[in-house]
Amino acid sequence: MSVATVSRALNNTRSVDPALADRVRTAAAELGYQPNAIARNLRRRGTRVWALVIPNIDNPFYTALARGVEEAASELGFSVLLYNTDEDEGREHRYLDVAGQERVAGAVLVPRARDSDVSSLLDAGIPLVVVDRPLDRGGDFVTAASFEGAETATEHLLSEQWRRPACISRPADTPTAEQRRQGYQAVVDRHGLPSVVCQIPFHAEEGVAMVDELLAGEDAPDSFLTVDSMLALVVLQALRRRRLRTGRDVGLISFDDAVWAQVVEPPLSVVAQPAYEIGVAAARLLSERIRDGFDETGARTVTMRTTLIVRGSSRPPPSPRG
Amino acid sequence: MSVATVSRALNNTRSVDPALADRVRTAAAELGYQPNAIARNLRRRGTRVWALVIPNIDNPFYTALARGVEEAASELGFSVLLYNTDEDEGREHRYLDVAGQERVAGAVLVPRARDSDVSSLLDAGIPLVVVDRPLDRGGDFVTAASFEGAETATEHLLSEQWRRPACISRPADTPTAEQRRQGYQAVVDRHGLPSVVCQIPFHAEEGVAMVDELLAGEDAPDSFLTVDSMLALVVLQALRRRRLRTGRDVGLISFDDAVWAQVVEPPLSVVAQPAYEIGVAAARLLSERIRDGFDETGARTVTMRTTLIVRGSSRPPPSPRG
DNA sequence: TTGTAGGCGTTATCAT
DNA sequence: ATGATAACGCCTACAA
Repeated sequence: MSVATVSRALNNTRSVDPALADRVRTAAAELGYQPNAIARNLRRRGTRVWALVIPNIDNPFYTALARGVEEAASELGFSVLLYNTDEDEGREHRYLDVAGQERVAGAVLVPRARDSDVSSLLDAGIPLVVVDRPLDRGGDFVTAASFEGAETATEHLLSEQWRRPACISRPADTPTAEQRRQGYQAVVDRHGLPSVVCQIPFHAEEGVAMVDELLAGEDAPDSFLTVDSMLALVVLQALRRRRLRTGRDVGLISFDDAVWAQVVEPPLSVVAQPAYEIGVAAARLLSERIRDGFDETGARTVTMRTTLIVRGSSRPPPSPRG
Repeated sequence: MSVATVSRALNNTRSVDPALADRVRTAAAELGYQPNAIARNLRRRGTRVWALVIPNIDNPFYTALARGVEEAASELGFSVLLYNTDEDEGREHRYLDVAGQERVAGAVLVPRARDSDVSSLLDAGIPLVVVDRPLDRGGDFVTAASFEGAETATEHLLSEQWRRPACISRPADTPTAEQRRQGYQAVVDRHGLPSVVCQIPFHAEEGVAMVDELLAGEDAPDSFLTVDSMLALVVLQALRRRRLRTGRDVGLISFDDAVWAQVVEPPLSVVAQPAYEIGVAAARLLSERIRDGFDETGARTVTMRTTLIVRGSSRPPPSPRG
């Protein structure tokens, strides 16, 4: 029989004799035939692969996100290429380029900054869903309510009698970190309190020293809001160094409900983000764009809720001071 | 000029007029031309993509491994497909299949068990480097010295006056966990002590309850060796429930130096594995196999050293008992 | 040095 | 329902 018939049989196209189709399938199985996706992609003018570009695979928030994206992708019949930019613009740019050359069917991107250059994707007509950190240029976007989450956390700190909360954040060109800082700032402003912000670079060895310095200063903060879980680690180490205990000597709330949050003493209060669900939502959005083609005008933004989980680290000092 | 000339110019083939080549390149740049990797792959009969198949992206050991593989791959000009099996044999098998169909140039695999079926890769002639957990069938393999690491840790527990160490492990068909259990067992046997082993399934909700039960039993263990960092979390939660403190009421050492190990009180003693370096080594090995073709006979095994890092959680009880 | 043309493995189109 | 065939975009003999 002809190659065409075989192709049809294997692809379950109607209009092929069931008996014949069966023969083809068994033969294929026996010979261990595997369709060549490369040739198929060429013919179909497109791959069944997505790119997932994240800033830091060591941050549990992004691994949970990745899990969501990968799981949903696999259910939709896509494989996902992992690109870890390490918060480096150069790497991000190169990765976006090679993703374009690989002719991925779509991409999920957590950009380094608001002005990340996504032209290689867009020029190639590759659908893009941006996640966690927004892009100035707009486009489909999935995130959690950073500003509100930070507001709620800061308010909580104040309601627990903490009087000088500080915000431990990231460089100001990091959109999400900046939104959280602003949420914090809105609250301290509202209460007529001074704003104390410390921006710790991503790859800094000196993070602990920076927080330590803050603690050593004149009007040292009595509590902290950290914008990601790695920063909570930094603060906890600085506190340990000075023998300061959370939920007693200082208050602490962190973004992201890391797995270890419940084994520190006292347990860590957090602003939880639904990282996995964000990944799944991004995947769904992307697959729709791929199916329906994408239309600059109809950009959608999905904002997920954050949840303040109060545990021991933010409880009030034994004898209220305020 | 002809397409052939253009192709040659873009690929820096010698035997093309430099001036002409330059014109081609500028033109290509201006038009934003991107070579179509799909067509190129078809022609070259191979992609520039690897598959990375891991059991659990939430386990920091595997994310560090992934980081190593991805970084090295990218330097070698490869992209990497991420497949997260979630310790599920069915998923593993399906993933290996699609990786084969995607005609990846090579694969790095952390198999579910010793008998994982890698035939779809092998039949397709795709080089494979197995990592962390060995396969019965042999082949290139990179890992850390699990048995010895467990021995050292258990000896340390005993030298610190702990008398009834237990091993919190994983299902017996998990090669690495099993090796660690054996390392533990060798030591307790040698000392004429009873072996207490608890195998906690990967997706178990009841892990904490299982450890709690152990603690409640007659001859409850006075110390623990956990075979991965997620299990350390489980033990710590069980201990918290009973208000037991490590490095005092019980001893604890875990495999894998998780980021949070130094912020629990007291800090966690660990058997550290060079996860990142294991990933890099696997990548190097894979790229050699791809270059030189691979030869069943010359399978190589790379075993990295583990390091016992003694911190507070394994220090002896205040008043020696024994 | 440059051009021509065949083929990589599929699938879609057009006949039969 | 099946068969023949062209095309997807690139690379590389081979010819000029």
